[in-house]
Amino acid sequence: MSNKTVKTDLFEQFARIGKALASGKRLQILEFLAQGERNVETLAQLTGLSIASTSQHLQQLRQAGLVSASKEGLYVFYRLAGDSIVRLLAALHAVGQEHLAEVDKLVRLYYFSKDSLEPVPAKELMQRVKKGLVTVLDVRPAEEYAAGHIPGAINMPVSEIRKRLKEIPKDQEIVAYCRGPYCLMAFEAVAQLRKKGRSARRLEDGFPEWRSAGLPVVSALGRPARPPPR
Amino acid sequence: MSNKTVKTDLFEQFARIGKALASGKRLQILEFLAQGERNVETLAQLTGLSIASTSQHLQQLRQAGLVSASKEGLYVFYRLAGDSIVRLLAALHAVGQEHLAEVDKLVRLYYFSKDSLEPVPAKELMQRVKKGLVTVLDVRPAEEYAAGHIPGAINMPVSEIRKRLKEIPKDQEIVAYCRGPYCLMAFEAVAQLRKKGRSARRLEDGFPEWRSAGLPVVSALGRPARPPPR
DNA sequence: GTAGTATTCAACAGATTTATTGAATAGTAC
DNA sequence: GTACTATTCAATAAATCTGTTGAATACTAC
Repeated sequence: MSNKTVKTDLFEQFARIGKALASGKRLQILEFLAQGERNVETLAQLTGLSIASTSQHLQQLRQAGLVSASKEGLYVFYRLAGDSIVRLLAALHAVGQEHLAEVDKLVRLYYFSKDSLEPVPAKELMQRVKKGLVTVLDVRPAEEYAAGHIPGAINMPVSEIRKRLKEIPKDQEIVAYCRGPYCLMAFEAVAQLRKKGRSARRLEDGFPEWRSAGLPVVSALGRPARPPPR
Repeated sequence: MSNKTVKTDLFEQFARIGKALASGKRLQILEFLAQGERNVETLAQLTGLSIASTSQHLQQLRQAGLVSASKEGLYVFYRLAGDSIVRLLAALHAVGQEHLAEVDKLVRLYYFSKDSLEPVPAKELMQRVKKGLVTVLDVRPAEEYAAGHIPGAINMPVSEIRKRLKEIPKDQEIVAYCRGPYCLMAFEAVAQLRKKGRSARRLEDGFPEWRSAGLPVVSALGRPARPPPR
């Protein structure tokens, strides 16, 4: 096999991953899986696809190495295959927001109301947490919260916000954060909370940036049980 | 426009970027553009595509916001649209190498000979540079070298290695580095150098990691002239 | 064993993508 | 102006992708 062939093959392999990212529905699926593992039926409902179609998309994602699956009882649970996938999605979002005018417009249209669309800088959050003026919401999956979070933050993955809304004090502003500046979960949380009449903004960066800035973190060990499929 | 529609549209926009990454030829083009700006004909030769086909790929990439173009005289020069594109490509390579067995196999097959396939750790390089035992090669584009590089490193972008080989001492081992652990340019440089009978390895990480580890760097200002199209 | 459920497989039509060819455009050189 | 060149546009056929339907599989519950 000549060098040229090998090199072409190599890029074809990378293109397999690109192809997996080439459908809006698959990206939606990845986004939901980024929030925690899910079975096929749940993903079908969330995306509005038929179950067969969802299954086929999942298999494309699996062949591209982006998701992994395990059968437990009657259900097959899918999850992202590793942290590098999260970084790939973040890089994709970053490129979109920086280089596609359409994306920026849609993000503003969907996730922002007209006022107070500015994210909260880390320093400002620190000061307001000290004064007890703000409720901090960690909207990442429970495992990531357990591995480390901002002191005083309440863990509430996006999918649980609706039913756990009453746990959040009504009289304070809410600041939500997730995995980074291009992670969409905090955007989504803010959108949901505002819809319910709450005053919410998102932290400018996510937890990784908070930690690497040397700001205080809380971490615990132990892996919590898997949540039920619905 | 309902929220659901907006959200679907948003993911379709991200999928435009995914579609741009869904072809091996386009990824090759991006890889070459990561090494510096190029005109259409040069890219056609490098990829083995017809000129018309190359032009069409470039326009897809441009619509996805991944490359930008500017006309200078008879030529249209294309380049990556920003640093976030470099990060996206690195994330893609990382996923490939971590989650696709095929990729790992091909990288080893093409870029590595059987022996000394281990990359050089930063600390080891430091010590050997001090003793003058090694030639350090910075294979990134000239602009990036100018913005900062490892002390003593010679700048030689991948495309120039062939004709500038005589500038590299014959009796020393060569260590090449580029943008990061998943940047392919250093791999490519090592492969070319070994083909010419030189003893070459790549630095474990790239320059960004070197810098953020607090190791010494040299930086100069001023933007060098654009290299000729061929 | 049977009944019931979650998921996957297979086959199909419609839409999209790819590479090629040849023509059209826009610029340089004279 | 003409001759020449780099790039883009347009039209085409082959290949691939998408979502649907209905059947097949694998597992649980009893």
